[in-house]
Amino acid sequence: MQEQYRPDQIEKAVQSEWEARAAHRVTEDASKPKYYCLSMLPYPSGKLHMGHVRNYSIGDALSRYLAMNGHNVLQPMGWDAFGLPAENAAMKNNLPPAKWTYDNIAHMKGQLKALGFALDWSREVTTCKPDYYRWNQWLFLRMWEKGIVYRKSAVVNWDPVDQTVLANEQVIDGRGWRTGATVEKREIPMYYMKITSYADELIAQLEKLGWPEPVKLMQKNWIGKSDGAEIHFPYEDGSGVLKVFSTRPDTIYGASFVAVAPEHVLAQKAAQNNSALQAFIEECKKGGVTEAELATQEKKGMDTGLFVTHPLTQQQLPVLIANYVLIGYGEGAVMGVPAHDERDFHFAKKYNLPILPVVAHAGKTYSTDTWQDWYSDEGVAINSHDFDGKPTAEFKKKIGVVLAALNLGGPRITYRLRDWGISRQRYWGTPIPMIHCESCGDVPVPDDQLPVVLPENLVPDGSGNPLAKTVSFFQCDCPKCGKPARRETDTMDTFVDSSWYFMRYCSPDAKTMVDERAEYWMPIDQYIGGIEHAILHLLYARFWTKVMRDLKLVSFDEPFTNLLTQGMVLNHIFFRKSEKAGITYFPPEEVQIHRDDNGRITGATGSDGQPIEYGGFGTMSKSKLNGVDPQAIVDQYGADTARLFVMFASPPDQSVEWSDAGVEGAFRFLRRLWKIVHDHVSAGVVARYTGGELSAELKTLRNQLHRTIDKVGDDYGRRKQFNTAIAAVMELLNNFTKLSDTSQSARAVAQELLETVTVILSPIVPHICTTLWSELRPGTTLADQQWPKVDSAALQQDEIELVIQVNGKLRGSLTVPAKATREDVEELARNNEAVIRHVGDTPIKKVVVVPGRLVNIVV
RNA sequence: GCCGGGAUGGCGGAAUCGGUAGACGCAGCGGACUCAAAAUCCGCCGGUGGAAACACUGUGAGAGUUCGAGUCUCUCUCCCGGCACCA
Repeated sequence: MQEQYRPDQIEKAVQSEWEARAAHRVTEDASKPKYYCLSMLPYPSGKLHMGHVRNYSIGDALSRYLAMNGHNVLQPMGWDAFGLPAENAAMKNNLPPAKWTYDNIAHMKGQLKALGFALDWSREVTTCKPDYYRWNQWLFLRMWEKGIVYRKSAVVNWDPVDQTVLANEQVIDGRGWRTGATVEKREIPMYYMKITSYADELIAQLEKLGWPEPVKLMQKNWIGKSDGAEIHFPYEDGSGVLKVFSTRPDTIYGASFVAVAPEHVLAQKAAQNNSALQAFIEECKKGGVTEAELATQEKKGMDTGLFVTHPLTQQQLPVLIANYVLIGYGEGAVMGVPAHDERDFHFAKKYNLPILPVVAHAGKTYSTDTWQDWYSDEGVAINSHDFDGKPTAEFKKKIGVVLAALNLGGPRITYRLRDWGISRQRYWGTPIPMIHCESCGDVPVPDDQLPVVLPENLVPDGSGNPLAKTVSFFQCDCPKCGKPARRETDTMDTFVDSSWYFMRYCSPDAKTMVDERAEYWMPIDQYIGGIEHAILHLLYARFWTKVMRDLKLVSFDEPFTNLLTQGMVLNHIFFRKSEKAGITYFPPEEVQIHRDDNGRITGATGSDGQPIEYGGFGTMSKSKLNGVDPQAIVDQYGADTARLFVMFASPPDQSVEWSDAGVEGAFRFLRRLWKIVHDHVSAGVVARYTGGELSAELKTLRNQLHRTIDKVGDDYGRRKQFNTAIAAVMELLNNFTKLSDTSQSARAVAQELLETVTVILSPIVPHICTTLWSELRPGTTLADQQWPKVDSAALQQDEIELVIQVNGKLRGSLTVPAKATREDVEELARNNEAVIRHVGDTPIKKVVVVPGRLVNIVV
């Protein structure tokens, strides 16, 4: 056996051996329990980043662990290959996005192979290829037929200079990122998917999922089911009704105004002959469309001069236009109840509208001076005519019925969740398979004309969608009437691609969207990915799965049985700020770091000798220049070190802070492991310990060994916490190397211990473990090994140590026989020297004995 | 603004169901080996007082529940993720 640990040599050798026998290829096998372990597919941005390494190291460790426990494990990989960055790169390089994307895929695939993940590459899916996205189009058409897809207008960010729609990401401080022009809101037609009709099921089935509770809660809140009422306010001229939705219809008698969105028909009507209103509506158009922006902007309004009639009191209420009312939510109008809604309260104060309390709260006095949080709590109705004295909940139920009887509304459930707008005015995406005909309207592309192929040779220029300028793409004949027509040039949201890729892995060559192989592998037993996907991606994929189920394409309800949301990978941020250039970032490896006496970073110096500010830890990103290239780590230390570091640095669901020294430490541990095995093997391999008398020292070591097997298995399988599993193995090896016994039995125990360690560490560092195993057991391979069994005899302990507390403070310890009774323990504790010293003559009130843990004497 | 999460030594983190706070690793300090360095090995390592035994104190801040709180409850501060066209 070679004395030096040479990852560059062993990793290549081990990987070619895997490749030669297609070790990670899997097929459907009814004789074994299946385990579908999926990591979120990467966007091919150019290089892998540490977040990918982390994500796939976790997935690989779980996959390998489950395989050792007798499961038929599928771990596939693919590429989320459509999207905005490819278009940006295309503009920059003046090359089509396709080339950039395929080059990146080739490079990143090489990186994934070098990291040694047990991926079945025969199932690779690339979402920008027609054999994948044709099924996006095919399902879209099925949804159109079922009425799940429909068309309506939507508000988007509009850059008036480039005449183009901007992504939220492209709006910086209310301005277009390339032009600097103030962004406007603009309405355009879009295709929508009716995710809201699945809202109830999407909430209800969260319950059966093995997901982190916070993620389930976030989804539930996102869907945001609210039980309330629709209320109709007839127009003063009797020409129609203004519909509003309220979750607090019990406050109806407190309504002193109604507010409509600037895009609402009433607002438009009022502005017709009113230039001030027109100016206000124009002003409301300024700025972007994100909820964060709308929620933090100043609440502004303007009176329209129009009135509507209160449905119960017949009072005339003024109609205002308000910038905080969203046209896309509910009816685009709200009733203003200043006394019990914080936003309405401040609005009423600002515009001098009446504030009438209609809910009383026991023991509290209402004052219209300042807002108090309890104003919006439930209570008992007052100032509400026949309903006075009714508790909120009862009133809420009753009022819906009353309104329905008057034909002025009724009970209604709404959701915060909005239908999924999938149209994008972009080139690099799945073409939407629709044709617009002057006589026939929106006509679906017939199935036999699928896929609508995206031309791969266009280069976008930043002003609008190149597809809309490509005559050969959009010019077509109407499939219905045969007259000249125009093909839809919008493409689909890339969330469509990631909503079902995991099903395509099951049968990547199928001539249909999915086949019976999906029934074998799905649903996914373990899904792993970034916490940033906790809502949108996961929700869309769940919705898409339910649609496929309703179309009888699959038989399961939910795609992801268990979910692990991994934290981000962070690194130091260094920057300079200047008036002229704004913020300039510096890569951490290029600055001289300053530390205070405690080792804390205080700042840095650049290569020019000028000071640089320290910005703490932040996510690794291209813009902040603080990314660490995994390739550099692999080249210098090997894949096993890179994997060990990311797994050891913190638990999977927390963020990892990058540390060069930590990588060094991971490498040192592997080198040490190599040396320990080398020294053992050099003295000759022996048969592993199977039984017989052992010294107390060896018994203790075996006890620790078997406790470690148990713990590591539990950490991998149940807790999915790898850092503590690695720590436990480190501890075991620390104690092992303290052993100086060279007897026959000690060598047998050493053999058992080292064989076991190579097996239980192999899910995390498979290359070194595969190599070490071959040295420890020549002629056999690690690949054939099962997860080691815990020897229950080794777990038996004759004595245990208890802690003694007096009044909850640690005062000593006690070694007692494992079989000692509660009374024995208490007696021993009472007579303990430290206890006598601390208790003295004070009478003992109580003795708490926690078996196997501690004794607490309370005085 | 709203929803969710987090805060523990110089640093990353451990403490799994309310029961010994700081496992394991990094950095640092001391020593061995070496002509020397690197590597490796051994030891120390929250703070204060103490020669030591030991005592007190300590898990973002403030209160509370409990024999016992890093862990549970309430209030607050700061940081991170998401907010529907980044993926």
